[in-house]
Amino acid sequence: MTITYPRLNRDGAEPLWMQLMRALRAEIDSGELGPDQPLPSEAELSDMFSVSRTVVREALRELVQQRLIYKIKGRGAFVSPRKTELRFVGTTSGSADDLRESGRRVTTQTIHQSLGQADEREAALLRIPRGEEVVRLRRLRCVDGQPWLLVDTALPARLVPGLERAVLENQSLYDVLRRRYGIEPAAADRWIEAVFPDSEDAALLEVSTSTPLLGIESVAWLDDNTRFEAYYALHRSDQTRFYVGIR
Amino acid sequence: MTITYPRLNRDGAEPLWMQLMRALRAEIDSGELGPDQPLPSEAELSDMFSVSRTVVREALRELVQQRLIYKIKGRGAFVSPRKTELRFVGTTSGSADDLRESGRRVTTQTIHQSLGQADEREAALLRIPRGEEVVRLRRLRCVDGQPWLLVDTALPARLVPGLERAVLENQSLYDVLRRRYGIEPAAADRWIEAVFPDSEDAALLEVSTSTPLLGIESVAWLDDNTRFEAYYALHRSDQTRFYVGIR
DNA sequence: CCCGGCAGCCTGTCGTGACAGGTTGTCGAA
DNA sequence: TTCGACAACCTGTCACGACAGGCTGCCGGG
Repeated sequence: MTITYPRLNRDGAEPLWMQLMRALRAEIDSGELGPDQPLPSEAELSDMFSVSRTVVREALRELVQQRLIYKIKGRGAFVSPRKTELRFVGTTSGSADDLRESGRRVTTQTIHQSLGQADEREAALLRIPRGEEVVRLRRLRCVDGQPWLLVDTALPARLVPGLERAVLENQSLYDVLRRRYGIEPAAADRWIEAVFPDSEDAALLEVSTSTPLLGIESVAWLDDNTRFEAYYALHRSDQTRFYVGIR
Repeated sequence: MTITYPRLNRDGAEPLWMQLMRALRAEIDSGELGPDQPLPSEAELSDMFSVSRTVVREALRELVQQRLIYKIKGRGAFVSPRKTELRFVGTTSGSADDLRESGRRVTTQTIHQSLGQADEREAALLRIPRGEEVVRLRRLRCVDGQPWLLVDTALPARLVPGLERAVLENQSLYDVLRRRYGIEPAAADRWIEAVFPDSEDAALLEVSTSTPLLGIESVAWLDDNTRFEAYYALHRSDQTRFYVGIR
């Protein structure tokens, strides 16, 4: 391997293992390291970057977790043959945090934010009368600049007064709900299907209308069974796979 | 905390961190440690079990991964509240039962059944050496005569001797595993993506190759972390939507 | 040419020590 | 009683060292 690696920044601003992880991931993402190609051994990486093996192992562990590489018992680490994938736990609260923790830059822009009256579908999902006021949000979430998730959310206005004017840019909606309205999600139902986007959604997600996407419908409720949120999300599964853990 | 912990076995048969992880998990499972209760600090655990902090951190890391505990920045580890557990009604045994209960006729035919050697992907998923023997199954599940799910499963032959000759027609694989091999699934990871089928799969599912399908990759394991099953399923989401309940 | 043994490489595991920075609880001053 | 400062605690991060056991590749013998 004759790749010139970036020098690591030692000012303590960012852990060494994360910088190393990012450097290796960049090689993989860019295709410098192809599927099933071996990575240097831990000792070699340790030398190349002048860090301890602790740091190297930390970085490799993270990459394995992200399924970008796999390890063979006693033999070394290899680039995963599968396409690049992000890890995605649940869908809402946790997922963006997890991505951030794994060293990705997650941004969220609000495309639309308004007060309206619940249509049939929203009313049924939220278990409120049709016509009751709802706050509608349309938000686009990007990971490392790549469009990733397009979410249309509806919340009963009664539960979240003023949300239609709140600044949600780059904030977790669940954080806002928790801090501002004391809303603690208790449970949720979700349904997943494979669909094509319409032209507007396709444009926002920067895919063609013949790209298969994951469509995720969700309803979340409080301890007392009050439905507080319904959304439909379109998810680029070429970028990320939807992760579900069963325990 | 006045719990008496088991002494760790130092004969090298099992890593110390795994024993420690198991000991802590037993406390949680048994209810000795309730939801949101704090665990002893790393230093305390290190003293209590006479192991280095390396070992303690390894064990805690695994428990976090299993979502049995969560950590608070700079404050310690806590037992996860039960209610955030992910429950999941999806593609395996449970879902077929649900469908049957709702009056549908669920049939399963085995298309392929053989003994082979683990390829790279199977080896990585099942955490076995490449080339180790695996039983491969290809099964098509229909609901009311409509193709619904196409599953390619791989299981380590070591764990399920003779499965390559077993008659699986219209049986739940999990039932067979339980009754015949005493296999009790403890947990699983699943990843979902939207994909197009190849022509062979499309023919079996009776769809065109341009129909978006759900692709579901799954790994399931036992209590002791042994991976016993990996599968990739193709799911017609025009027929049924994939359901995920979060409790 | 084939095969078996052995050296060397590599990971997994474990221990020790160290320091920065954040959090908490306490205690005394106001 | 309230508030602010300080000490104690705790995790995250990093370095270095050590050893067992598995795997590979090479080399020499048959």
